[in-house]
Amino acid sequence: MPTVYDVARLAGVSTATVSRVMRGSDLVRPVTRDRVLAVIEEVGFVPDASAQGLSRRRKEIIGLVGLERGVNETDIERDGLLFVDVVVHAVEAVLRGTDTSLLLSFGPSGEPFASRIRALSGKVDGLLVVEDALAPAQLRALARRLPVVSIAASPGDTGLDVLRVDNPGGMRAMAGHLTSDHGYRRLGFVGGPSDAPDAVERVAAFSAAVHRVPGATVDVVPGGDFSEASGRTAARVLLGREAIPEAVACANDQMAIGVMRELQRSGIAVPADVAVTGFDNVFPGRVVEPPLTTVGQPVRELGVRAAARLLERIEGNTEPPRAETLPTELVVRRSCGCPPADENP
Amino acid sequence: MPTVYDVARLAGVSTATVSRVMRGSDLVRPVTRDRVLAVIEEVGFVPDASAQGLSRRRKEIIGLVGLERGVNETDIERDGLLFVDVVVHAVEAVLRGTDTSLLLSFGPSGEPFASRIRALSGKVDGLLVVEDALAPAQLRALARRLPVVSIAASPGDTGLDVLRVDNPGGMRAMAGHLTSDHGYRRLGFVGGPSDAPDAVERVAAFSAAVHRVPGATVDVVPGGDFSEASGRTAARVLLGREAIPEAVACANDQMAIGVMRELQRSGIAVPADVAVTGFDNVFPGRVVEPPLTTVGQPVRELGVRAAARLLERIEGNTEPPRAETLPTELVVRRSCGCPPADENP
DNA sequence: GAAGGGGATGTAAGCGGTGTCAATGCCGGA
DNA sequence: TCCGGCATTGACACCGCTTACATCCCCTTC
Repeated sequence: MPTVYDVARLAGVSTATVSRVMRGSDLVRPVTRDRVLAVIEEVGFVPDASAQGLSRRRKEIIGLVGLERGVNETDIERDGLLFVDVVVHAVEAVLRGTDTSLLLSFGPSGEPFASRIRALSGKVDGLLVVEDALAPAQLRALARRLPVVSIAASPGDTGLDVLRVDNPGGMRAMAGHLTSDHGYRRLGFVGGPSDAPDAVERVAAFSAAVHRVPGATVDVVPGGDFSEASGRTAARVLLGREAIPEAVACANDQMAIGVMRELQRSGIAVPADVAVTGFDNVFPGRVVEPPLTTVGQPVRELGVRAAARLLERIEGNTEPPRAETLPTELVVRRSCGCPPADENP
Repeated sequence: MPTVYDVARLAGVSTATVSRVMRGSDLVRPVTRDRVLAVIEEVGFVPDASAQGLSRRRKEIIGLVGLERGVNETDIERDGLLFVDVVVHAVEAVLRGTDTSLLLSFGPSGEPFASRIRALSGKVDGLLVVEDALAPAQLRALARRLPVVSIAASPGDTGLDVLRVDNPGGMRAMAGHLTSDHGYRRLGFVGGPSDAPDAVERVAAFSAAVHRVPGATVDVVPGGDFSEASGRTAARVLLGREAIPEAVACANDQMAIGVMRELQRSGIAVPADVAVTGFDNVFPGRVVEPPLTTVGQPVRELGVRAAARLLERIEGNTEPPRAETLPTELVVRRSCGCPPADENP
């Protein structure tokens, strides 16, 4: 593995010159530069990032940490694109324009993961924290050591840069659509994991919105884990009630699909007998029958902005931290009882 | 940002002792260890990974590079879980048991990406290359500098460690099912991107298998890009033929779903009029109507084994490189014309 | 009581780059 | 001819951590 010293010796120059050539400095005579470049090419020299990182105090790496949800690891494989994967791709796309790389780590929340993250923090220039991968206190401790931007964290103010989507707004829009446009009064709601900030916000906002409608009630089934299977389970719970809701809103699309399929399996027509809605607007929701009415979130945009913000902070931007909330959007398809749209979205 | 020197000074010991405590060496007196640990805790010391990496010659980071497919970046968001995402999660899960982290980079194949990877190679101890992210020559050049394991690369032998799935076997099984079990003779095939090794293998194997059946023909529609939209396009092409195939196999599930939906939109019943099959066994295929008959691949296992292999190589295992092929499995549901199964998979 | 031994700790030399400052060489102008 | 100034290049300290080796101290052992 060749080093600057090897290159310097072979090119008959000093290491300083090799370094200058590598970094594209303009105070090297063209002929010298070419000679050095030739040697670099010849021996296949690639600078060691550790040495570089030590010397400049910059590693050109940012980290992204998120929760790995679900006991059954094959869920990931089966249940489709995770929120965090979209964020990862978005961040990576932003980084593509720089020479920073993305280091990532997922894990179940808890102390082992927290200490893994602490170790990881020594490898990066800044950190993106997705959802509540870290407790607020740990988050703040981290933020004292390096720039941290959090994505879709719980509402509570941490005094850090945060990017979120407007979950309550989306849920209010959905509740409004179901109660006003369709006139449903007996609503159901299938909740998500209580450690998912998004899930918590969603139940809360939906319930609150429904309760503001005179005569409307909502039957909340908690304990879902965002998987299709847990949607099916919730549907069975609902089927056991004396009165089945007219419409069931779910904390995410996967569960909504599970609910829909379980209802259909029991001979209940969706949306004729019971309407079902989701949240997230993921791909499978478009191809199920009936197509799922849901709430779309700008997940990719979330990742893009978070990455940009983190990069700024690393560059030394010291403005006070900002919380930014991106809008969500009601996506009306047919599972809520609306007529088929003409076009094929 | 505290360093070992700070900790050493505050604890009244030498940096060597601090280092020993950090690395859990047992030749430190318990009382000394505690004193050092207290200081570490107090000042929130986290060792700088660059310095560590430079000193031990190990960065505790491995890289994963893969292709970012599709011009339209929102495809990712819309079309569901990518192959590479599953691999990423699998690799990450393996790494969770170690103190190595995962660095990743996606990009469109080409020189800019190749040089990005070269730079990246200075930041890692080893590299996983997914599909043909790198040309064989570049791959070999990289492999001279550090351990490289390639995942799902094109068949040609590169003399490196490779993990693949048995695409041909899966496709032969599918062709057999369609021609023998169902007796179809006029087949269609919707191909994937020509730069995707998997896609190439799949067409080839399917065509070959069909051609071995007397009287059977296959109408190949090339140029798909693995997206649902391109499946729809392909379906329209097929609808334009004078004779529509009795069964259409597709190079992946997303396209199969597109084909199915476009056929249905034109009033053609699936599978009654035309059978449709996919490849990959992703989540959406289970929830469409009719459920998609497809071929399942052990993608997660692929990632797990590749990661394990790379870690071994980094540890210094110098056995000759091995190519390993994991079996695929025919997943029969209803889109091929088979009767509904009782249980709910 | 001196020598020997072993555990605990300190010293200091790298690891491979970067960047500062000094040195060198060459130029034109006085 | 001599000198200042600019363009290049070199020498070397330093970044923070690890580790081989040296040192020191306290016991045992004969």
